[in-house]
Amino acid sequence: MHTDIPPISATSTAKEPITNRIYDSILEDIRSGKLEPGQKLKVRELTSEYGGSTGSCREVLNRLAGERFVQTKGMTGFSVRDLSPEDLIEVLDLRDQLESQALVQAIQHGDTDWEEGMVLAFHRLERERIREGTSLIEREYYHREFHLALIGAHTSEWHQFFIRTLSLHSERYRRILLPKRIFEPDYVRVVDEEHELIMRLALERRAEEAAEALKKHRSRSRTDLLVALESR
Amino acid sequence: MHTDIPPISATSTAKEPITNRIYDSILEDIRSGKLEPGQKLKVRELTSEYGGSTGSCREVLNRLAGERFVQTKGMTGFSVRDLSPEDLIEVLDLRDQLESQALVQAIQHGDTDWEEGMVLAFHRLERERIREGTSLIEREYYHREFHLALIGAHTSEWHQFFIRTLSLHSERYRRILLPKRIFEPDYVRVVDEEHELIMRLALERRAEEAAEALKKHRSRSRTDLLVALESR
DNA sequence: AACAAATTCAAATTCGACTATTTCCTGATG
DNA sequence: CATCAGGAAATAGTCGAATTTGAATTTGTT
Repeated sequence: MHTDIPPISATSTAKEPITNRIYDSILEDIRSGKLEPGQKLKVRELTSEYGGSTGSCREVLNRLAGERFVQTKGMTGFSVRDLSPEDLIEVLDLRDQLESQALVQAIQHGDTDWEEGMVLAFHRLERERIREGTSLIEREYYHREFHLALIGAHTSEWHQFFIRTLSLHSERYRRILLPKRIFEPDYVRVVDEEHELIMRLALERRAEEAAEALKKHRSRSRTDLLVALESR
Repeated sequence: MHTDIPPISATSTAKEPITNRIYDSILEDIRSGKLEPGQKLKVRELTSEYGGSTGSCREVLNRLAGERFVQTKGMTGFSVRDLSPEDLIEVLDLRDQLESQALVQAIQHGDTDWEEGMVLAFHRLERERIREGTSLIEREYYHREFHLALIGAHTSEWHQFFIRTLSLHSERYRRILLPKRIFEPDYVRVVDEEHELIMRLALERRAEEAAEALKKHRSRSRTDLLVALESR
């Protein structure tokens, strides 16, 4: 997980290996479902779709395998990680556990920077929701940033890494199974209210209630996801 | 994390890519400290040490990067992940949290298979400790197997994956910082007693006490590791 | 001497051809 | 008809040379 989508891609002249560009593209397509769960990833096809050579693409696939976005076994190549109800439940449960624990810690130890970061991330999230030209990718980015701001910069690196991994995996379920939901006005409004509630409770240092609100925030979509997954 | 060291390597005719062999070797050398923390990993040197070509080695390094055993940034190559007190504390804390939670769950829901698996893993661990010809690698393997047996096969795949990752990382600290300790008779005896205590409490379904014993089991080495790390 | 620019060299990255393995197809056999 | 063997095509894995980059060193200038 080397870098993330920049808010607005600046005219970056930074020298980066091609593999990073390919990595970003493939990961985005796995998250969005353009590369479907279980789909075989043939190196030759990938090169013509994403550029680079067979070598570069295999490097990327290996990195993604290490992060469990793609599966690989013996000499049979790579494929996009499967979806399953069991996996979904595990991902959501573990994420809940890690994230609410981190939130409580942040509320107990958070400083002014943490508060300001949260407010700022919330503002950006709302702004980009309203704006016209904002892509889904960017919205998902700001959404993730908000949740990261909640748990704060002081959360341990490993903790953040695990939360980030689980977030990306659950994002995949959401984007594949409920692709339209995210644009429904009612849904957006409810989600926004929940975000604001969590933030307010966090600012007021009401740890228990904030953690509870965070759990509730997630449990709503949980059932929808499971239903959508079963009927595939 | 594709495969693990088999107890006694059977005459396997399974066709495996070379990269797997290289992966195992390099990971083992990172865990043991033969490849030192922070050390630069030059692809050319790796090929002559571990075989394969630049391409194969880079694939392995990418997989290891995804699992955070090696670091990489921009076009400056790969290096073994650094050690630091902060990192150590994070690894141990998070592992404690995930593992004791899993243990409690296992005790609440574990079946006969779980009990038997635990007893078996404990027996093997003791047997291999006593045996003459057993290598350190094998001992570490059985040690890890025992701890995995504790939390049982029913622990979610993601949960197990995170625990395994953190175990491997903390193993590295142990093997690098306290290489001799593991062989001292007093130390071995204490550790064995602790293992037996945890297992007995688990079999008797005394969840709280078992979790407590597990935490204590770890907290002992924690201070030693931090001290050893500071004086480097 | 102190700094900046140019040079050089080792190392990282990238590439696509080469080899090995799996998969798919076909047709003979029970 | 089902099954299996053999071979052809497709795909995976492997390799090392060619290219690009980063960093150390030298050279030139103030």
